[in-house]
Order: sequence, then structure tokens, then C-alpha cells
Amino acid sequence: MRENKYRNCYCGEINNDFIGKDVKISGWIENIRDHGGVIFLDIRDEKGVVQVVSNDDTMFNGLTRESTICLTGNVRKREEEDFNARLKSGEVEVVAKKIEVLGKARNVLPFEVMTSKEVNEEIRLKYRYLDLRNKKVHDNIIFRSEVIKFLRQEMESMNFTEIQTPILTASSPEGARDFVVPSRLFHGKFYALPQAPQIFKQLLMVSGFDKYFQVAPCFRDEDARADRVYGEFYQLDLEMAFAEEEDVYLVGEKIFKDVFSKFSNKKVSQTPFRRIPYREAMLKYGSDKPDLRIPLEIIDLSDIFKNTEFKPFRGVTVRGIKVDDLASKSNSWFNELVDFAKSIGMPGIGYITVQDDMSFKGPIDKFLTEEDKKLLIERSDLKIGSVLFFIADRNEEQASKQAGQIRLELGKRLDMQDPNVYEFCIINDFPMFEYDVEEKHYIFTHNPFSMPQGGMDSLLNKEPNQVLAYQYDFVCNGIELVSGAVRNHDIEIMKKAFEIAGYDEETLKDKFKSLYTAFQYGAPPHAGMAIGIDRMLMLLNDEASIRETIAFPMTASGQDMLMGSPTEITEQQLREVHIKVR
RNA sequence: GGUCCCGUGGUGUAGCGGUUAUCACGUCUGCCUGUCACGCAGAAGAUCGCGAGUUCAAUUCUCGUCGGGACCGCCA
Repeated sequence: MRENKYRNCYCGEINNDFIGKDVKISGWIENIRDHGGVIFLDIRDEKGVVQVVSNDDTMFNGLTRESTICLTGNVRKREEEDFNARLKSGEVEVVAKKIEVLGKARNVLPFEVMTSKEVNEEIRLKYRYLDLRNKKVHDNIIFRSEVIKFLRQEMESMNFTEIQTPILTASSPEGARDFVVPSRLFHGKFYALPQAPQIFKQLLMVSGFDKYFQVAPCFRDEDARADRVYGEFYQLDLEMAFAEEEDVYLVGEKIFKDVFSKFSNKKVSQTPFRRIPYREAMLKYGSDKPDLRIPLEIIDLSDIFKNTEFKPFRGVTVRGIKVDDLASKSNSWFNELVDFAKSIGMPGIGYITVQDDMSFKGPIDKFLTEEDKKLLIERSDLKIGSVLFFIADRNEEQASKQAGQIRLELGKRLDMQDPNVYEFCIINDFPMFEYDVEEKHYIFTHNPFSMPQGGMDSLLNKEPNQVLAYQYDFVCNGIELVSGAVRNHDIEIMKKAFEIAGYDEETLKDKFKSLYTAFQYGAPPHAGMAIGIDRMLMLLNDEASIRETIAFPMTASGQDMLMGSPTEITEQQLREVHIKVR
């Protein structure tokens, strides 16, 4: 490091090589231990902590913890019994000669830096700069920087070009709620912040850029979740010209395999990752983002109960989840699961346990014929000690989703989510359209820009709900990390797809003017995806909250505790953008 | 918009229809020459989120409200 008036080395890097030398260090006072006659300071900078010692207790009068200081002193070896193995600099200490306070901490600290992670998040965020001095919190942000640096290297190694797209852009009619920015120059008009660089990256493909990527900020005005921040988040956005689905899979697999192997010691799925069609995922796992660490699969039993005496199961969708060696669980264990089922809107959950003589026990048993039992044993591979849970609903989708929630809950309660494994899969073949009961017409299930499988033929000849899209998600341990698709670059197919979703050509032309026009001038087939960077970091860090990966996150309710945003603005500012607040 | 959970010194917490509101950390004062989340002795610091109701009495129970969080809706 260059010596300047503040320092000639880092605290955390002082070691045996420095013995006998004078050092000048700057940093924060992490702790003061005054023994009367001898006094110790722990000085911290980003590289670590070093102990300073002095026999002159007047020297440090009035010092407060977390003040910044500049200190000169001489490094000496500690007595061997005084080594501190927890510090990198723990075999030496700095004998203080001169100290200067650079920035005094005047107030009582709102919380202890070293234990800030235990503090209420609202207060941590209000004093985020103090929270970020905590090594664990700080390291997450450094880690983020390293991962993003590595991602850029990966993209470069695959010959992707990084291109910035606009932040002030146009509101998009599909998708999430936009953040809007009023225009001063155009009365009554608004910019919007991009939900994703989707249109621009497709236009880049039309422009002849072969492989594009961007570490892209994305803005969505939708409520937060534990794995979804409010407001703004970052994606590694990429797109490739003249590419097929499989080309994108290979890029995604390489990125995840490399990043997760480099930045974690956990076991990562072998490539190629398992590819699971959407319909299979919904049937087997009751989710389009299955946690494959849980070895349970959902089984369809609807046909067995088609004509059953048990009315709640008759003629509806019935799904089963079998768990072996569970019959010995206590009544209260099962009751808790029933309570969980009720909490997700199920009337309860039926189950049978398999006795030592292969007979069944449980409230539903008496409704089962011998034939039913035989079929259940075969279909679900029931053994002595197995328990078979039933999920039934008139609505197939509802039954699937509830079965998925029960599967996940069983996985949690039975400790099936191995914490040392990253289990990846690719969910593909999403349906292009779904019927909207309220709107009474088909709508795009996911992404209006995806290419329908089978192209125009499918759109013309299939029921819309039978049309699949070249659309895919990468999922890891039950968390969706990627969404992507082969895009629809054919204007005729696009017109037809939008027509099915209830848009006439004029609307398409109007709402997606840029793409509509650009595609008239020779568009390459293209495909791409976007990786949720914050989510990926959350998985790599084992953090339960996505906000731990971000330097200055908003609260879940969308406030910035540091800046106080959102704030009111002045009358003058409002006038300039032609806005009147009611 | 809905459901559930939480709100007690600066921080994290205990607690209960009647307490001098518990403990730890931090802060301040004093003592201490080898600690390292030092130790010891003492002190200050709380309108128990806010409002209303029930009650002789509410931090405690009820309702409302505000704030926070998790989940559902939403997130092409």
C-alpha cells in the first residue's frame, strides 16, 4: 500500500514480519480494555484487527469505541502465553507512541457492532453504516463483489458483450407494477424504470450483437418476500442470437456449476442438470420450483377413488404422498400436520398408516374396499410402517399446489433438506397460455415474448391451453434462480399469439412498437435468460433473508430507513413535472 | 387487499390483573500492569408503541390504531 499521512499498513496484516518496525495505522476502535497501568485497544480496519497496548493510561483519555483514529507505534512480539489465536495479528501487538482521533463517536451506540445481526432489522437499516462494520455483515457485501466479478469473467470467457440499457424507459403493459417517473418536458407523460431489460436486449439481438449480457438493475413495484426484495434487484441478464434452448442451458449450467463450486464447499448437482417438464413438476412436486433434496414424490390417485364411498374423494383430484417409516410418529405429530394443512386452506389432511400385518389404520380406512387397498399398495409402494397422506380437491391445480405445500412441509419436518447440497434442475415446457376465469379469455401464463413450441402450427391447430412455450426456469433447492426463453422473433406468430391472449394487432403495434417494428427488418432467432443475483447470493451465503446480500436494502415494506425514502418533494418540483398531489 | 406473529431502558430480553418492572450487554464513576466480548465495586437510564374500553386497579385482558416481520394475493 502507498504510505500516506494516515497509514503505512493495514491493521489486519500486521504480523511477525513487522516486529521491531514502526507502523502507522488508521481504523476504528473496536474495544478498549483499561487495566489501570496497562491499557489495550483493538483497532479494526477492513483487513482485520490488531491489538494496541500502552502503559500510559492518560494517552487514551476520552476515547470512545467506534471512533476512528490514526495511531503510530512499534510492533513487538507478544509473550507466547498472550497469543490470541482468533486474530491473524494475534502473535504481535503495537506499542502506542502517538494517537490522533480522526472521527469521534460522540453518541452512545444504538447497538453493539459485533452482535448487530441480532438486532431488529429496522434499526440495523437505520444505522446500516454501523451494521456494515460487523465483519459478518461486511463480508457478505465483499462476497457479492467477488461473485459479480467472477460472473463477469465467466461471461467474458464465453465471449459475451456487456452492454448497458436505459434506466429511464417506457412503462410496459404486461407484468409487474412499474415505478414511474414524471416527465418535465412532456406534460402528462411518464418514464418508467425497467422491470427487466427484456425489450432492449431483444433489440440488441436485432442489432447484430451475438451474445449480450448485463449486470442489470431491475425495478418492480410488488410486495417483498423473504427471497424477493421490494423495489430494485439485480439480474445477470443474457441473450444469444441464433441460439436454441439447449445453448442457453449449457451457458446456465456452466455458470452455476462454476460459481457454486468456486464459492461454496457444498455438493453441487452434476451437469447436465435434471430437466423436468412443467406438467411433470406440478404432478410430482406440486410446484414449478421443486426442492429436489426432498426425496418425496406426489402420486396421482384420482382414478382409484373415482367411485369411492368416501364422498370428499369421489370424482375429484386425489393426490397422495407416501412416507416410509413414519407410522410410529405420535398423534400430536400428525395433529400438527393437520393444523398446517388447515393453515394453507385445506379442510384437513387424511392419511392411512400401514400396520405390521399390512392392514391400514386411520379415519379413511373404513371407506376403502379391498380392491382400493390393493391398488393403493401397488401404486404407492406401501410397506409396513408407511404413511400415505391424501390431498383432494375439486380443482386439479389447487390439489397439485396443496400437495406441493404438504410435500415441502413434510420435507422440513422430517429434516430432508440436506444443508450441504445444491440440487439444481431446469423446469421447462411451461404452458404458453392459461384460461383466466375472471377475464373469460386466455392470457399469457408467463412471458408474452416466448416462442410457442411448434410455432404457427400449434397456435392454429391446438387448444391454447395445450400449447407449450420454449420457456424454462433454473431452480436450486426450491428457489427459482433463473427465468428464460427462446423468444418469439416471428412477427406473424407473435400476432397470432397476442390475438389468442386477447390483443388485436393495433394493440400489439402500440404497446410493443419497438419490437413490432424491429422484427420487420430481419430478426435473428434468439434465446436467453436472467439470473437473480441477489437470490443466488442468498443461497451461497446461507442467509434466510435476501436483504443480507444487499448493502443498502429497503425494508420489506419499501422504505429506506437511511434516506427516509419515499419522501415528499417540494411544490416547485411537483409543478415542474406537472403533478398535483391529492 | 387478506391471514398470522411481534412491539418492555441505547440493544437483546424476563415477567405479570396489584412488583421498587427481571436479567445480560452497553453508558457513566471508581479500583485494577497482560487483557482480548478482561475483571471487581457502584450509579444513571423505561410514559412497558399510541388511543379507548373492561376493572377498585391494566405493561398484563378486549377493541381500535400505528410500526415491524412472515405468508397469501401479486411478482409477464
